[in-house]
Amino acid sequence: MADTSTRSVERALLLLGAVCERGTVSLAEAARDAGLSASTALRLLRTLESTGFVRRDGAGGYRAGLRVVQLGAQALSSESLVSLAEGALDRLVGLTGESAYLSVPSHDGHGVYLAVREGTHSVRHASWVGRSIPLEGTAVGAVLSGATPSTGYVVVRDGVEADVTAIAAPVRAGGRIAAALSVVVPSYRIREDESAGIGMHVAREAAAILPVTSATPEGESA
Amino acid sequence: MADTSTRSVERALLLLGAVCERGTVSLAEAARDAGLSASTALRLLRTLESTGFVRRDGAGGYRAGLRVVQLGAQALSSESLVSLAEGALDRLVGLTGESAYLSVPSHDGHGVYLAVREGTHSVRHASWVGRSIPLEGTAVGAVLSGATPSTGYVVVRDGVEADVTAIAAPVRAGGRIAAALSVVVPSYRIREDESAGIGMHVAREAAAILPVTSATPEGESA
DNA sequence: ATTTGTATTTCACTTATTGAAACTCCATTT
DNA sequence: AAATGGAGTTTCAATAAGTGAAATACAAAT
Repeated sequence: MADTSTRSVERALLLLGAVCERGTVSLAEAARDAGLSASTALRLLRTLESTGFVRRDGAGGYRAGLRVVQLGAQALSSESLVSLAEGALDRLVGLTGESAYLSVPSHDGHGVYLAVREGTHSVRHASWVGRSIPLEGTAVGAVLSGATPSTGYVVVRDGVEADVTAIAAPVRAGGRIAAALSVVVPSYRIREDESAGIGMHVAREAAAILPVTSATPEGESA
Repeated sequence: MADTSTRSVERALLLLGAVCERGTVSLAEAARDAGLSASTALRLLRTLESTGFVRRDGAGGYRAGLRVVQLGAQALSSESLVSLAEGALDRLVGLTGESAYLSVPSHDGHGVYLAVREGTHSVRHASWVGRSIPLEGTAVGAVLSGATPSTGYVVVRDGVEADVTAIAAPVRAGGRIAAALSVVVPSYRIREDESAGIGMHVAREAAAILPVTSATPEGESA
């Protein structure tokens, strides 16, 4: 197995990431971000362009192409977890008025929000599908790494983001932890004892997302 | 300039497309789809895997990774056209009860639905964001290639999809055509004279999406 | 036990990728 | 106006990096 990895492809994907994150980049910026020489970056960006993954705007800047939108939408809709979790998200928002999220582990120490329901309070936590979140020091991270205490939920006050408290619980698929369900609250609005109450709701909803099957996990997430 | 394109990258992107379209594929299938030898496909898929663009399920199959979801969501949300068109889509659905779409040209003779509003009739056209549509023989295609007659809209009955009639009009950004706005109706439900009425509405809404500026197009779409 | 199909590894061949340098534009500065 | 600096682009020789056939390993089907 080893490090079988294709350099030019790795680099191209790095560039693609840089372009998507920045929204619009010049060749020089993209090259710097990805640590490549301008000529190499140009060549790779052209390849990305000819395949629709990247496009150029009037001014010559690079931005995400439609292929990215297309594949992303397809991939998201094939995540049945998202549809399974919709009821739970809605109920949590209804119950608490706070924003609720479904997240899964992504790569290198991060997770992603796969589904989002915004809260109803006018001051509320706001994020978006696709948002990348660190696993270290977050409630979602604790849950996804299996560090959920016996209470069934994790509360992290003022973790990565200041002034917000996150309450998360694991969505289990057979043996594995497939995802985390969480509610995020402006810290000023919540007392210790309240977080416990919400925690129990989150834990209950999370537990109910996947049918309790004694069968093999197997097809796991998705 | 010429064909400056990096083969391994092209191939990797082909594989990524194959994986995303099929939902879940074995190595052999993916390799066949992309016309690659198994060993090459394996190497490239591993690279895609290590960067989060592809992941493997329990059975060893390949499926779209979270990076795809993430970048896709980001890209879609940075398309300001989508939010600008929301009102128009809503009004068209309200007026006609039929499904309404915003589409833009993608690559090689195809377009993509960037935004969708489902109609309210129980028998209605249904599609999804990211859906790829041919430009040949479709109302959207005619509009995007600038073939809109002076009436301001295009009607295509039973074009690519049988039994449906599409009515489309161009969204202009300065000089360019940035997108197409369309309504898609089951053909049995619409008479000639009705399509003209809807056409005028579509054309009016499409024209109003972007502020009429005499300034340079420039930043165009997005 | 044999066959068939897929996944994976190895390896010699060489093709395809690479980056420095050169050149062109264009906007700013002197 | 000339000079400067920065971005985008092209060229090209060096070789690092990617390729696919074949070998091996595994598993399921006959």
